[in-house]
Amino acid sequence: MIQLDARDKAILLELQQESRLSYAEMGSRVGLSPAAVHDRVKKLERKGVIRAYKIQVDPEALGLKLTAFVAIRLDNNFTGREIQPGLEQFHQIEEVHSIAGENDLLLKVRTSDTKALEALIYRIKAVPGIARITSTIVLSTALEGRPLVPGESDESIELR
Amino acid sequence: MIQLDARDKAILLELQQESRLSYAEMGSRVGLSPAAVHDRVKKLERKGVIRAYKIQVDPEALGLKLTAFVAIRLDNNFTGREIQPGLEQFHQIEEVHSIAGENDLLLKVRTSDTKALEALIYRIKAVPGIARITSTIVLSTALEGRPLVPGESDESIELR
DNA sequence: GCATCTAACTGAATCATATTCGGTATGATA
DNA sequence: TATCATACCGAATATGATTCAGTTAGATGC
Repeated sequence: MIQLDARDKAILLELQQESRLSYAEMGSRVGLSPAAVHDRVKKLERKGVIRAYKIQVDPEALGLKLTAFVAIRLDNNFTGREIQPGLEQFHQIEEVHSIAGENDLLLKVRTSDTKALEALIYRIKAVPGIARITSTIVLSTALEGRPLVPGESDESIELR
Repeated sequence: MIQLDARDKAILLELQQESRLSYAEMGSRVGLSPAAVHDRVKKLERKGVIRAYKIQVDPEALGLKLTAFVAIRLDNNFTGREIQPGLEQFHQIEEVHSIAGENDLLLKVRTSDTKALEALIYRIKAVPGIARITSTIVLSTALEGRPLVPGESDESIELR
């Protein structure tokens, strides 16, 4: 288990919202020199706490006007692991979760419209081992991509 | 509607996976000078296609070992819009979607463990207007944070 | 056909920032 | 007390972002 102090947490919180902050700016926010911030960030990268630097794009700008959650029930003799390679091929699938409950997998998918969603579902159905699909269409998204806040102990994240 | 050509799409695809690529490196990947890439990226930012630069962190490293989807059914005389402010206060909620179907809202939440999830659900239940909550625990996540691929017309995104 | 305008590009400055480095302080360890 | 590791700092250096003047190609209007 990696130990993160209050400054690491503050840095991670900032970078989750704006990863292009300069080390100097970050330093003045958390009370460290640019070089010290640099050290910490590199360490966080090395330890895998920081997984990647990404951009968030507006799905609509890419023509992806429809979001949906697709719940999948598998045939009894199949596991999620076995199905996964068959799902990866569809770039419309943004997330794949194995879940507990009535269904076995929950996917988050993005398509241009209902027609494209229909086509996608049809193709997913063709993947061997899939017994039943239930789709839920997203009408609107109020919150998305919020930063993750460290759990437990210190419920109040303040940087000073 | 913003028009994106093949190069814009290629740039967006790259940046969704690694937003720290230098303009020079990006230029050689898409066949442009660094300055030309710079122009394009700035334009994409200005137009809102690029919403933000972020880091992806490992939830486990933050002690967030549990992911769950929480479906909420509202009382008949409430709307998702009205409920939202009551939900924003919980930083454990990563996403809030208004959905069609049996339930009205679908939340993606992260907590440290089942105990913390229980506490969160309990507190969500206290928000006025919420009739019924159904939680689905994520056992494992196979895919997450995949890049969005432009929809429709050109199903094959190749960059030469 | 020709002048004009715009958008997108290029290469070459320039400027900001990341990165590296040597050195210091602190706390743990033997 | 000596030794070591960690985290920090300020200053130098290297890298990359940003700006800019100029070019090209494609539209537009006369």
